[in-house]
Amino acid sequence: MINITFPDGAVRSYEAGISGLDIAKSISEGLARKVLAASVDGEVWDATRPITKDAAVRFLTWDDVDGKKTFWHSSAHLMAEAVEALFPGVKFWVGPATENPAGFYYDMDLGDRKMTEEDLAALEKKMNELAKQNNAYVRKEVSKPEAIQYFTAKEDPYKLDLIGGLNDGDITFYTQGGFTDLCRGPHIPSTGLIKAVKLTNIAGAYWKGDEKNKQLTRVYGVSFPSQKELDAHLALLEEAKKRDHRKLGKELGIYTMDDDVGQGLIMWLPNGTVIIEELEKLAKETELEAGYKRVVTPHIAKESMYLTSGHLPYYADSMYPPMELDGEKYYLKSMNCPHHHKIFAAEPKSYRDLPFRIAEYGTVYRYEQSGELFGLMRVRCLHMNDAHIYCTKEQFNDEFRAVNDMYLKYFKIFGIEKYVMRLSLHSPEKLGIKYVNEPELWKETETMVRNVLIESGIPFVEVQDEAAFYGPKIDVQIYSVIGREFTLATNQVDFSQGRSFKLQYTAQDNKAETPLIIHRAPLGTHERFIGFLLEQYAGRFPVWLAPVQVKVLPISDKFQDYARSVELALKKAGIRAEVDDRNEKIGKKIRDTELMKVPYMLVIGEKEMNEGKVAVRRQGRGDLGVKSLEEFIAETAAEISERRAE
RNA sequence: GCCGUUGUAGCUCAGUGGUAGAGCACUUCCUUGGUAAGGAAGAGGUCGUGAGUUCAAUUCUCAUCAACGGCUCCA
Repeated sequence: MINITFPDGAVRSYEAGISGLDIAKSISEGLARKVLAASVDGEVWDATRPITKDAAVRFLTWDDVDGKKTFWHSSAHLMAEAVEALFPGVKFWVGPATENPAGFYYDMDLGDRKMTEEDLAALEKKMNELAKQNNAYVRKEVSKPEAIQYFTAKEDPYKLDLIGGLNDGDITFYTQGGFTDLCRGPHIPSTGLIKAVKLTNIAGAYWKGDEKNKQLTRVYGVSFPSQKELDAHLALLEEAKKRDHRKLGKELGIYTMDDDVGQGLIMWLPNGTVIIEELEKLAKETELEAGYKRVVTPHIAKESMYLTSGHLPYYADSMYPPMELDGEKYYLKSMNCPHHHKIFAAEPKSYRDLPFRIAEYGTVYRYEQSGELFGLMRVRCLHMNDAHIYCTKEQFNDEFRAVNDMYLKYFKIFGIEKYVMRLSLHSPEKLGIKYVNEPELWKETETMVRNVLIESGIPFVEVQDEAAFYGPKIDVQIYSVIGREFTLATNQVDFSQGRSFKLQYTAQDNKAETPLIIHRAPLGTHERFIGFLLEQYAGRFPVWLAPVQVKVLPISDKFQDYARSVELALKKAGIRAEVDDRNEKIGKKIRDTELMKVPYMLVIGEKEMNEGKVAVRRQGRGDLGVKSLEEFIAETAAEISERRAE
């Protein structure tokens, strides 16, 4: 007999070799029907796997992340079985569950055959058929030679490659119906639990994520324990699409692009430009308070500067090619730092001048790969909320922390809550390739950055191989509505460029020292930040950011003169106002203004004109009643100057 | 850059081997209407671009450009 401890602390005895599923059955049939996997001493197991010794057991259902992931991973196997039935000879690589987007995929080599989206319906049908057979997922431990033999017979180089990296004793096969796969597991008890599947798209994916390797076919899908849940999921995706910044950006007249201008080159329309100017105003105020000085630098520079900075060897491919004049090569700048370093170097610096903080909304150009361009989030001309802080090692902690505090201040203003702070570290094996070869400095600065995060009490994740070539950084990761991850803001340490540019200051002991440099962009770029805000607010900008803050809607043209005087009074108070003077009924004017997500509407008719009042309507909320124009102006001006969220 | 999909009016989309349609937007007229679409008329497209097949191509084929879904990349 073995003792099983449950999450509530209860302990019960069972015969050794009992499965999690049978334990669940002993508690209730209803529970057993929902069990997808079992957590055994903290490890996720097949619910059907025998438990041979005392253990703490928790049942994983659809309500657990690990339950869902097991379900989706098993769905990937089910899809593979269907693919094998319809595309005989297919060879599989890996098929994991994914959280973002929710679901699973499987990478496969179809040989000479091609899969198109038309095949997906047939595959779904086959999957449903196979699911109805309710085949058990059967786990089998196999020896390494046995596994090699099996996949050699199948002429499957991919699984053989996987087996090569595994140790004898760690290798398991899973079989459901007629399909056997090398897999670590775990899996759900049987295919019958998968009641609804949707294969969403086909994509190419490089083998092992390396573009030098062959490109495999990746099929994405998602599955649920009921059709209802699948429908709800698909409806949610449809809803999300309505918040897509590319859709809203067009509808609200924020930005446009044009083939004749070029890929990834944004033209800001008047509405978008208002938002840019408000953001810049906020940044300039904030940076002024924080002791930054503003600078302005050119859009181009000679090759020699990018050789000095060390950018060219790393990024030549993603810079616009140089223009050659008078035997000199000039590049469009793809970062502002070298120019800023030159400003630091322009006058001799003493330790008394440090920290030296210079800020610029710098325009940079990056020749991003065409396939990477994505609305406003990934573009080729961007405006960075850039600044560089040159400081001593002793000052670093305070300076770096102040930058972090600046983020948090901004995030509060914008109501940004869903983000991940990422401590981006280097990879030691890529020193000298992707990262400057200074192992000690890497260690030292990474510790410094980590400590700042810990001291600030900010939750963060550490990720290797995400640092800049010149030092570690903190990235603020956000997700677009379609689930793509982006760095919104960044705060970076640079122990390298100061030396490359021979930047120096005179220390108290009269010795020349090299400053540390902080590169920071708490508001990222206008492009990405506004793209993010569009999605975050679903186009309903807070009043201070709204391109048009108040729309004045006369009931008929009899009241146009009064409407004009209201508009003028609003404008004089610094409020962005427009009159809707179209020959339309009030219902139509309201509808159109609602759709343009203008925060305030002032309905003007006979009564209002006679009494010098306005009837206020708030976008998305409806009629707020009548008040005097002065009162409305005072309230709205306050809402704007305080940058109120609602 | 790679794999796949798409490309018709300003926008959203239908359609066809015999040189194109809807709704909204736009223009004009009627209407002067009190909180999410008043009515009528009109104008607007060499069907992304180039080549090929054909008596004939927006439709079929190829190339190219761009957008979209991924992969890779992201200072």
